[in-house]
Parts: sequence; C-alpha cells; structure tokens
Amino acid sequence: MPTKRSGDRLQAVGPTISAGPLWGPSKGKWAQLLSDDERARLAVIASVVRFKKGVQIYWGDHDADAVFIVISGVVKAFGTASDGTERIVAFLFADDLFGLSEAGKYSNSAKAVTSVTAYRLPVRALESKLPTDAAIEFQVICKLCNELREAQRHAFLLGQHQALGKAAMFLQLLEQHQVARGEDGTEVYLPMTRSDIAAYIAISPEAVSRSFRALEAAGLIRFRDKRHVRILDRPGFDKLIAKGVARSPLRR
Amino acid sequence: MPTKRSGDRLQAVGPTISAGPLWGPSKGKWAQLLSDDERARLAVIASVVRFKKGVQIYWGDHDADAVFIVISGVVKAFGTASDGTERIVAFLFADDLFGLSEAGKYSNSAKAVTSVTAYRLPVRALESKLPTDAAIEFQVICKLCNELREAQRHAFLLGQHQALGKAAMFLQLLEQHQVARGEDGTEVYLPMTRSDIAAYIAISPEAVSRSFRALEAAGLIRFRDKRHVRILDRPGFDKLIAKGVARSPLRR
DNA sequence: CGGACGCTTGATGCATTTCAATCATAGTGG
DNA sequence: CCACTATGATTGAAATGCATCAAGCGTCCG
Repeated sequence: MPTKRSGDRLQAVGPTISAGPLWGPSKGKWAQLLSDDERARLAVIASVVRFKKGVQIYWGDHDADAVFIVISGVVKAFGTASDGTERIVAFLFADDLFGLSEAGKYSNSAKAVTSVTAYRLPVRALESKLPTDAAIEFQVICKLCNELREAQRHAFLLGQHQALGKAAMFLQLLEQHQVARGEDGTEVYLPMTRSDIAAYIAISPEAVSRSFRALEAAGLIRFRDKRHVRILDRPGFDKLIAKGVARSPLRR
Repeated sequence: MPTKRSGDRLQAVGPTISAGPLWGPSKGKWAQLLSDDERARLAVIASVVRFKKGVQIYWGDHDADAVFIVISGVVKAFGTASDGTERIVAFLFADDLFGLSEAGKYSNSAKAVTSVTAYRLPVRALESKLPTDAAIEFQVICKLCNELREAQRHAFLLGQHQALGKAAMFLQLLEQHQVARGEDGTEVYLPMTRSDIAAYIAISPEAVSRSFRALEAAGLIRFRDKRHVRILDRPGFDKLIAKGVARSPLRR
C-alpha cells in the first residue's frame, strides 16, 4: 500500500523519525533521521493505520504486538491511576515513536488526542529485521535519546510547585517542540484539551484555566482562541519561569 | 587496563548493561545484555574512572565528550533550578548508562551520590564504532527503552499529589529496582540522603521525614536505620499507594 | 435545535511549604 | 581515643496556594 503524506512530502514513502543531533552541532531545527533507502526498508514491514480522535490505540499490560510512528496528529501516552484518572506521561507528535513494551506488554496506554495517522510496525517483523540493520538501529538510538531527554524535561517541569510556573513551562515546552520541527514560531498551538494539559503537568483543570488567565492578565501571553497562544513579553515570560522554578511561591 | 569487579564477577571485563526484556517474557530479573565478545569490543575504547562521594561528574550545557556506564555506586542526574536548587531527574545504578548529550552538550548535570566506579566511553570513539556494530546497538536500544520507561514511571510518581503516596511509591520504585537486579528483596536500601529523595519526588525534605514517619507509625514499614527499610504490611502498603494515587487526599 | 462536553469562575478547607530550633550522625583533628 | 564541628535529619507552628465542590457559560456535534 503506497502511502503518501499530503502536500509537501509526496515523495516520502515509509516511516520518518526526527530528532536533534546527538553529537554534532545543532542547526536549530531537528533533522529527519532516515534516508530514503532506510525508509524503504522499514516500509516493507509497515502498514498505515488511522485512529479517530479519542480512540484508544493500545492498553497498558496488554500484549504488545506493534510499535507505532506518528505520521500526523497527536497521541497521548498515559497511565491510569487507581481512581480511573489518566496521568499523561508524554504527548507524541509527527515522527515520534511510541508503543514501547516491557516483557512483551505495553508499559502504558495510548489514545488519539486528535485524528491520527501512523505507521504500524509489527514487533515480530522488527525482532528479525532490526538487529541486522545497523544504520536504522543507530537512528533509533538517536530518537530514543531524544525521547528520554523529553521525559526528563517533563520530570523537571513536574518538580515545579507553582501552578503558574508549570503552565508557563508547558507552553515553553510546546513552543520549543514546534520550532524544532520548523513550524511557525510566532504562535503556540495547543492541540489538546485543558484537561489533558492538567493531566500532563499534574494540576487540576481549574488551575490550568486560572494560570493561563493570570499569564494573560500579566500581559505575558495572549490567546487568539482557546487553542492558539502568542507569547507577547518574551523576557518577562522567561523571567517568570526562572523565578517560578523556586520552590517558594514568594520569597519574603 | 584490565578492570575487574570485586567478588562474584572477576571474569567480567568490559562494560556491562542490563535491562528487562523488550519482547520476550520476563523472568522477573533483568538480564545482562552484552556478551563477553561485545563487552570486549567496548572495553577497547573504555577506561575506568572513579568519583568520590559528592563529586560532580559533568555539568549540563558543557561539552559532552564521554558517555558513562556505572560499575558500582549511585549517580544522580539533575537539573539546576534558577534558585540553585537541584532537581533530580534520575538515579543511576550499576549497569546504567548516563551522560546523554544533545547537540554535543550534556543535557543535565551528574554527581556521585556514593563513591562511584564507572566506565568512560569517549564520544569520538563511539561515533565511529557504534554505527558499525549492530549487535551492540540493539542492546543499547533495549537499555534506552528501559531508561525511558523508568523516566515515565518517575513522571507518574510526580503526578501524585499526596506526600505520603509519593514517598511510598518511591520506596516501591527502589524495591522493584533492587529485586530486578537480584538483590536482597527483604529490605530496601536507600543509598541517597533525604534531601536527594526530596529533590527526586519533588517535596520538601521535611515532608519526606514526616511521610516516612507516618508510614512507620501506621505499621506499614519499619526502619532498621536511616538507610534500611523493611516493608512490613505489603497489602496495606500497596493499598495505600492505590488510594493515594487519587488526586484528592480524601474522598468525601 | 438540543444536549453533552469542555471551559471558566467563585468560595472553602486543608496539606504542604516555609521558617526555626533541636537532635543525630559522621567525619576530622587534636 | 575523644571532643568538635559540619551536615543531615527531625520536629513544631504558622501562612499560603491549590484541590475540591458547585454553578454558569460557551461551543461543537449530532
């Protein structure tokens, strides 16, 4: 099944993953890691799947029979607390890898935040192909390092105690993510709901609302609509994050 | 320089890394991933380094010229908040990999929590050797997946709002870590200070003290000394974590 | 047009941070 | 070997920011 992305990437057939360089100097943007040839080799075992918004893609602790690579849309990986609450451990965007398993079982659950298109790579095929392809393996290592750093940044955000600081850092995170992929840097796009944001930064949805409003009232940001923010006062914004990172809400 | 671990592993020369299986069934314990042959190949470019307790191993944003593999001791990877506070994103134990870089710079800082022995692998050597060795690469992928899951578990812990629940989950995490490596399962060992624990689970050191004390008062755990805990009431302990995972401290 | 869902806003209680002081521990030098 | 000191650990008391509950509002989709 010949799969093509719409628009600017018609010639790119087969999975793509992207990440910042591990060792070389950064050119600001992330690079596409796989060559046409490597993509083609992966395309042999990949199929394209679609998920409607809100649909669950896999369940934690269930048999992990495939790994996924996002083509378009946004996915959330989450664990479920005992009271049924979702706790989001990662958002996955285009060219991101997800569906990690442990001992053959998915280690978390995943849902489509928006409509999602993705490549599906059966584990059985990977098991045999991957260990023989050093070139692709190396790119996977780069990608995993990237996701590991992302997870650590998330943990760092969660260390923050002020709701305001968490919200601001979240916007910063999303913005960096978007400029790294060469998207429009003037405005930050929020594909997920306030509740998803809350579940990611570990505060209540109400606190998310209030924090965004407070940032807007302070003249630091400006919402064009519920899903698009612009950072108006960059120095003030950065300073707030710096100050907010302290554990103490107010130093007397 | 022929390096040998003391005691039970005299024959193991060269770096070792370990992780749970990705796809196969788990045997409970983690397996050592590298074969003798692969270890030997890595040993060619590796050197052994020692760090005294408390010494900083590398600084975030500085040139990343080497990756490390812990032989013995405990390392903490941390980011520094603007007020100088350390926020710990990971503890690294024997056979763990650390020193990840982004664009040639370390993405966090690292200090020795205890006295540490480690292999040092220069990036320059890895750059050329790694992409040509599919077997080792595959094991590195396994290890990275493992550390990624660990980071996600950490994020999940940080989502918890009750200090008591965080403390309990932290003990659980350490315990799982220790049984996975085949160490004594009857007692949990805490190699790090209370302040380090606080910086990892993002509460104040005082709250760590109070939480441990509360768990002890409830008869769930028992400290032999400041560094050794035994979990007395397993069902009660697990139930507390399950209940504590709810956002609300008490459901009315 | 209706209904569900997401978002916002307002008030109250409470857990945790913070500050401060004491206690324990380990490491050091006399 | 023991006093001494720096550091970590503990305990107590007060202040504050967030979770929670509740209700109103906007919006998207059926």
